[in-house]
Amino acid sequence: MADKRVKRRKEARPAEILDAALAEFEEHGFAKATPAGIARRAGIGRATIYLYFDGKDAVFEALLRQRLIAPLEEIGADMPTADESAERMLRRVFGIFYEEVVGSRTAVLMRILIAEGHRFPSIVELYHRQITETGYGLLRRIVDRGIARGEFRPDIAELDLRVLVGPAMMTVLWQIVFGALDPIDPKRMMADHIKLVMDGIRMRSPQPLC
Amino acid sequence: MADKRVKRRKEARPAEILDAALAEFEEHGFAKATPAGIARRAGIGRATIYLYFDGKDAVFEALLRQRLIAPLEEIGADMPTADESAERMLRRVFGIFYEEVVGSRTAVLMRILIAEGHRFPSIVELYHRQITETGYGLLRRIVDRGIARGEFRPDIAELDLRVLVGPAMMTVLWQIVFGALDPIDPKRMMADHIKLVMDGIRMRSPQPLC
DNA sequence: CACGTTACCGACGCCTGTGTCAGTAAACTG
DNA sequence: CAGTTTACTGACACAGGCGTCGGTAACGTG
Repeated sequence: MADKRVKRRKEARPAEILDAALAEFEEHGFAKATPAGIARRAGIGRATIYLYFDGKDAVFEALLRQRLIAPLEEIGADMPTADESAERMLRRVFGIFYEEVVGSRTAVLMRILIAEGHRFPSIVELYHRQITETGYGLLRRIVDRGIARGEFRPDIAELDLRVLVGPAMMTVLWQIVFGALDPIDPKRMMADHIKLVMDGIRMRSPQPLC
Repeated sequence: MADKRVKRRKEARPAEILDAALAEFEEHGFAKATPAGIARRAGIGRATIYLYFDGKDAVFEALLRQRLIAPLEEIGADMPTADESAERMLRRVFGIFYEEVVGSRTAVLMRILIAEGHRFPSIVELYHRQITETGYGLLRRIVDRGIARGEFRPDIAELDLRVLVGPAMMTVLWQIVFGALDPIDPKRMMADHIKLVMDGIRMRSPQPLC
């Protein structure tokens, strides 16, 4: 068996605790998750958690920052405004979204954010700013570009762009609630999502598919 | 002041308790809600709840049946397949959805269902069946009808119809998470939602607006 | 190898929510 | 207006999670 002796790893602990916490939240939800459970998964004693975090709430907050806020920053950063078509850019953004959010364990955190968000106003505010500035801003630039290049119809400019990502949120929600019972195929959903949106905003009369 | 004397009302109690529970859940969320709080709101003693329900979980389960499952049954029931255009029917269904779900206190229950659903598999299963049969079935009939009448493009038949209601779910989700910070105008969102979907599935080349 | 520092731990006490139970009084019966 | 039934109640005991604190042993230093 592995050595029972405890290793001291001051630097690695916080990340280990967050990983364990994600697993714990995944299985029990936030309310039923306990520091004891997190500690067990991390292979450390219960009290050790309190050396690095102020308690369950603080662990959760750190987890959200690490897994929801930070990744969004990256996405916003490395989207080069290369001179590809706006449609292509839009497809790429949706692709990233489905890959990073819908298909991953991130959905667990969204579930908890939905459930407990009102207790963490600072996190919600931060996330909101990230979404509106990074996500929504990105969409806005792509759509404007598409209109300017004659790819999209001009009246699209008036749309609340949140409708464009609606089907993706639907998919996340479905997976969270009914995933165990009747899982969605994200690939299929993404294809239909893109088709609907493109047919809805493209300049020319709709084509069968590509 | 109102008389402090306790009235005995065996028939009215369950409904009163459920109303109080909804208010309690609305304010505290599920985890932090307590039978004591529900009893206080209902103006009854703590133990009385246990005369009618087996505990907090049972109250919640009854509440979901009353407010999520039952209304859906009605919607599915009284949708007459009158000979109006498919587009008009679709607009009516979306209108009902935005009115009944997005703008109402039902959103609170969805929040809790998202958060705690996995602990109530029977409820989730029931809700799933209602949604797929009633909701999805209704959409399917409307879309097929629209295609048959030449209103919608035939390739729409292949779509996963859940993408059509995506933006509405996006709105619900946004209200739940960011509602306090940055509320959406459901009317505006609904208009844009309908515009996007219609432009995406209609037969003719898109028109500016109606 | 001896010593000091400190990462780590499990037992302790506190607190909050939960479900029950024996008692109270409102309604009903004659 | 007695007597019976039963809807209703607050006090109780119990359970489990939470954060702390004194002690233990792993690591660094000479």
